[in-house]
Amino acid sequence: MKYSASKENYLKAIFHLQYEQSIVTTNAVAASLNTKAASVSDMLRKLKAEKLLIYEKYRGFKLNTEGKKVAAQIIRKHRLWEYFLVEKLGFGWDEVHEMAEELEHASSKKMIDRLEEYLGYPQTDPHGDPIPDSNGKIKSYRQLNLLDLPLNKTVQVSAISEQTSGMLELLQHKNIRIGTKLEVRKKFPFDNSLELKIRNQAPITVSELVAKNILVKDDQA
Amino acid sequence: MKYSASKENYLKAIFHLQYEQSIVTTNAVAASLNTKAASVSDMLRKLKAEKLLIYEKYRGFKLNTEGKKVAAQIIRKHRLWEYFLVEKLGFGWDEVHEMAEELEHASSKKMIDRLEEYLGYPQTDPHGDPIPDSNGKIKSYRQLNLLDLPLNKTVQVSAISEQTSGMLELLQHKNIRIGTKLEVRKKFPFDNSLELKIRNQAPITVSELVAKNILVKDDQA
DNA sequence: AATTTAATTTAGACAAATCTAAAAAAAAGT
DNA sequence: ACTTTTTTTTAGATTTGTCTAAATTAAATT
Ligand SMILES: [Mn+2]
Ligand SMILES: [Mn+2]
Ligand SMILES: [Mn+2]
Ligand SMILES: [Mn+2]
Repeated sequence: MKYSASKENYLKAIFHLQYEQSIVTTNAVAASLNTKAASVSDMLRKLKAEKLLIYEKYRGFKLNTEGKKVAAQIIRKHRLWEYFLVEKLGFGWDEVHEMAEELEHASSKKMIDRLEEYLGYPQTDPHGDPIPDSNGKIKSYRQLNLLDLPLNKTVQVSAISEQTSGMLELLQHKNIRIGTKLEVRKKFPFDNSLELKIRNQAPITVSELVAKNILVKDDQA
Repeated sequence: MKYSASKENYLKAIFHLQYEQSIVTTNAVAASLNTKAASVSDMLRKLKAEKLLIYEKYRGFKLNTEGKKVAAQIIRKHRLWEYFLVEKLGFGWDEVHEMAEELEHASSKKMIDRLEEYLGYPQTDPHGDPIPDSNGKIKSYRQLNLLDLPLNKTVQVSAISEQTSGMLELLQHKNIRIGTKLEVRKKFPFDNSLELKIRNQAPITVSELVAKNILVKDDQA
């Protein structure tokens, strides 16, 4: 139940990637970890052997339940340390990622639980990302704009970043307001416009500019 | 200027050993790191190539100035983290060593300097060992009893742990009191008695029992 | 459908850190 | 001074994680 720092970094990278796109590719991991595709292939074989990964050659891969559990613990450590560095040591939120990247590999679970208590059970890290609890459960994900959302994931509109009258008029016409549940059905790379589906309504289309200003969070109904 | 965790552990072990015995042996390091003599030999070659070590084959070795500087920074990190774990997270002093053994390898110097500030510039770790400052200078070493002292090192008596009348009578007769500067000239393994030299006085002998109860610190006159 | 391009995997090499077993050197004992 | 024992070093393997280059598979384009 103890993994090398390298394996932990792979697990974490895959976890983040599969949130955005439920099947993950070798090249995506290589880019995310600044390594080479060949190295990723090598590691995939090992992670599969350790039963952390669902993987068939050439078919893409994703973490299984155990893999997600392990990844969540690493992310928990990362974010709690980031919170510590900002709130206690006075670093800016833009300075702490690299330091947390090292601290997250310290293995004591008891230490992290004590740290969490000491920090007053913060809900999110300094970047607004949620901190998984001691059991690995992640309450809600950060607010994202629609452009960054994976396809076919039901979310709830949590905020509109550009609150001009023109924007509001448009949203009203399309029946979108805070709390609306929707999913992105299709992305058109040509103009980055999106096709959205709101429950019990016909699909609608929004432009890149509009999509960027619609912030959403996980639908935790 | 960035060394692997493994190399840092070797540097730290050698640093501690050479405090007690200015030339260090392969077997002593192997015992201290729970590794094999062959592995130590391998590492010595590397550390010498990196100019951290004075080493001639079969002749023993010790850290050079640079090696000591690097080691002091690792010890600084180790002890500051131990202090944090005890004072902020509420661990007992007997629980923190293993955790600090991992945290000490996080590389950011800025982080450690901020941690030190946050902790209020503690002088010693939870075990009473001194914390090197940001430049690597170690103020004074921990109180040791005479049995643990290296030969020919001038120290100052800082405390007498057994304060019985019999002990005090004996010390008075031998001219030893708090503040007395002395060094151990010889150790007799037969009965663990010691020959001591006090400045401007003839050598005197103390028994194991007496030596154990004389605590000393570095002579920082 | 065939061809070209892109993505992925494998083959083979390498560096770091470790080990066991054997060789070499130093220290201790006679 | 020899011999024996202990310590240290070297030789040769092994594991982990990485890489480049080549082979394979899949995807995209004609
Ligand atoms: Mn981060
Ligand atoms: Mn990391
Ligand atoms: Mn360590
Ligand atoms: Mn300590």
